[in-house]
Amino acid sequence: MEKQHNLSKNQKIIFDLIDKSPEPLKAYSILFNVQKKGINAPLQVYRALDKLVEIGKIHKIESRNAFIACQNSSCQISKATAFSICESCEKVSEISNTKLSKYLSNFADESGMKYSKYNLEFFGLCKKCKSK
Amino acid sequence: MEKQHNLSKNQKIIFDLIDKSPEPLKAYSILFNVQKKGINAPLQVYRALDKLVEIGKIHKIESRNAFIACQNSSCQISKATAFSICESCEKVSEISNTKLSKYLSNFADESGMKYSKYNLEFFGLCKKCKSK
DNA sequence: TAACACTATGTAATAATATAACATTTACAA
DNA sequence: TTGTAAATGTTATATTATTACATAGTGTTA
Repeated sequence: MEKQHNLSKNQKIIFDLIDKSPEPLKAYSILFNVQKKGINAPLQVYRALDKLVEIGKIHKIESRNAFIACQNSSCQISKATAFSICESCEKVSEISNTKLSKYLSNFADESGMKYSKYNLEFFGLCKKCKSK
Repeated sequence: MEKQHNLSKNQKIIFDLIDKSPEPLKAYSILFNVQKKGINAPLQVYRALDKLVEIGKIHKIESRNAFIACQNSSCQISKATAFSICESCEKVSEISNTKLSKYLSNFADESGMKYSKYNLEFFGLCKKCKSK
């Protein structure tokens, strides 16, 4: 059984917004969207985002500085993430492919480093954009 | 034979700085370092960085907003990059592992997307930091 | 329940990262 | 030599993220 994280008020407001969004959201776009709910300052947003990332409810798309809800119930708490990103329409999806995650989680090279975490971003054209 | 890219003056100044650095450099730290050479504005730095990334002479470490010189002569012009990052000392190395790059370059999932590019960042503790 | 530690919140200011808009110059191929 | 693409220079501004400080809520345990 996974640890239950009871989200606080701000965390819940921000998670719900991200979770409903069909696309990754940026911090300041989140801020504008939640100002009517009493969240007024960037720091309030960033603090909630940090926490949500930490507990694995959302992920940061590093190449886009944007956040999406975790789509992967078996996600190892943000320790192993992979995304596909369409460079034309900017659609982002989380990839959950057991082979891929096994391969990467077990990856080791000659450096002697033991990797505890990874983030992978694939880029290309999605089906729709390819056929245009 | 690979295409020869003759770097312009600013590109060369900035590439040389990054290439000599043992660690990834951030754009504004680059700016401060090259001001004595007549590069005065952020945009001049970002333009050179963009070009250098485009032609594969440097890579951006997305999770750190920093840039390192390409260590991998066989690197497919920035289309396929992998890095190891120590979360303690922040040492970053480019991983050049044929198996890994083949595996990822050929990766395909059910989405129907054909990936033309990827970026992978591994995190952990390097040998030194592990033994502390 | 009082004391404590921990997490979360609120607010203002500012730091760090990146781009827009516009004018000019250089490199080089047709 | 003229046309075009690439590069440069400069100012201003947009976007992303953190520091510093004060306060309030939550849950544990003595």
